[in-house]
Amino acid sequence: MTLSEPEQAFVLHWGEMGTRWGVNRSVAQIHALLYLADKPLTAEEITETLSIARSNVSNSLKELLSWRLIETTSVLGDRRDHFTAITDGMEMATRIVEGRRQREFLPTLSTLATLVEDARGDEATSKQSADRIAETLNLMRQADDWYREMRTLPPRVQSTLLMMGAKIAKLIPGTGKS
Amino acid sequence: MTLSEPEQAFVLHWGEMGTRWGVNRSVAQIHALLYLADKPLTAEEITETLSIARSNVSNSLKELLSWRLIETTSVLGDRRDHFTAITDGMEMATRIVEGRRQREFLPTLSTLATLVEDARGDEATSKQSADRIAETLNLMRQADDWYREMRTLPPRVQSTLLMMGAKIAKLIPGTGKS
DNA sequence: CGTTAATTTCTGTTTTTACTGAAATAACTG
DNA sequence: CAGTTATTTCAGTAAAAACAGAAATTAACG
Repeated sequence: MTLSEPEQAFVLHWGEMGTRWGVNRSVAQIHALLYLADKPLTAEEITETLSIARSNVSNSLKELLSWRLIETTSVLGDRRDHFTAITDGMEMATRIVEGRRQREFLPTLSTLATLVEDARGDEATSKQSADRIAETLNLMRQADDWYREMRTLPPRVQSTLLMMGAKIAKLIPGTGKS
Repeated sequence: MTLSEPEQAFVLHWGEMGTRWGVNRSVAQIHALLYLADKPLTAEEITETLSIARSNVSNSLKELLSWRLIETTSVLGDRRDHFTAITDGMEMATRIVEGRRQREFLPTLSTLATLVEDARGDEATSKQSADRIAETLNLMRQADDWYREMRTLPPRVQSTLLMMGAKIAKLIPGTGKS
């Protein structure tokens, strides 16, 4: 597979984006490529198109699979794995968020939880410090609770909420300006 | 300033968190320290407490100032700068999000915008590719629009929305289950 | 069951990013 | 304005992450 000028620019930019948001450049590039591709690609094709080492492609694909951003599809009469990216943008975003939640957010939540205990039970720690650590935990928990609730809503409702934006606030009693 | 065991653990963990979310470790550590501190600290004190080079502290503080996560306070009879972190968690979160938006998100938005133009006007690029790049842009724009609307709401309303979570969906006509 | 193709693991290299410490500059003080 | 003290810049070093290529493993096929 050969990329046109703009396609190439997109892939490169996506890779750059990745690095700034804590995603490996190769991983992001491969994801972008599969997102644009009009047919399932083999690891070999990816290697050639992006000029990155075969081993690197292999590992990056595994990573993308674990994020559930790509899937393998079998092609009849070909024993090699073929890869496709999920194409629904909303779903993509959801899975990225969910991935980061599992890998970074939840572990931090539990670390902070024990840390709050430690701080409260340690007389060398000021009440203020303990409280601030606790507040951090609370805020993150609140955000997580909110996320978990939103996740239960059907996608249609999610996009409605997104589209309506701040107008929603007007529906809630007691939050008006007056 | 000396840190208790749990305080130290918090600072270290916060630094680790930072690296995973694209924030420099020293920057995050210093932020955590100032967040816990019960009084404004000088650069010198930070250097001693965290054992990181003076120059590093200086640059990190400048970084934190540019994110508006810390402020300088003058102490009478002392010509050195003293630093304090903002303590309201919600406000902290807001400023971090706003910072990343300005630095990463908006630039990407404009890059993608020109990229969509390029792709549409380039006959070597398939319609599908161009559409997918465009969809990516649209989704990111939608998210940004939503964010901008939310930002206009008074903090009280913001937390209400956060607390009510999915219950909000029930208020919106046409998004019910049936 | 041996051969070939495909994939993965592993070790060493390269690249990038973070950090230090010295030197330069700037800001204040008597 | 000479002497200090505080801050910043900068060049070099160290640490971390990403990556390549060879070697090893696994899976398919006749």
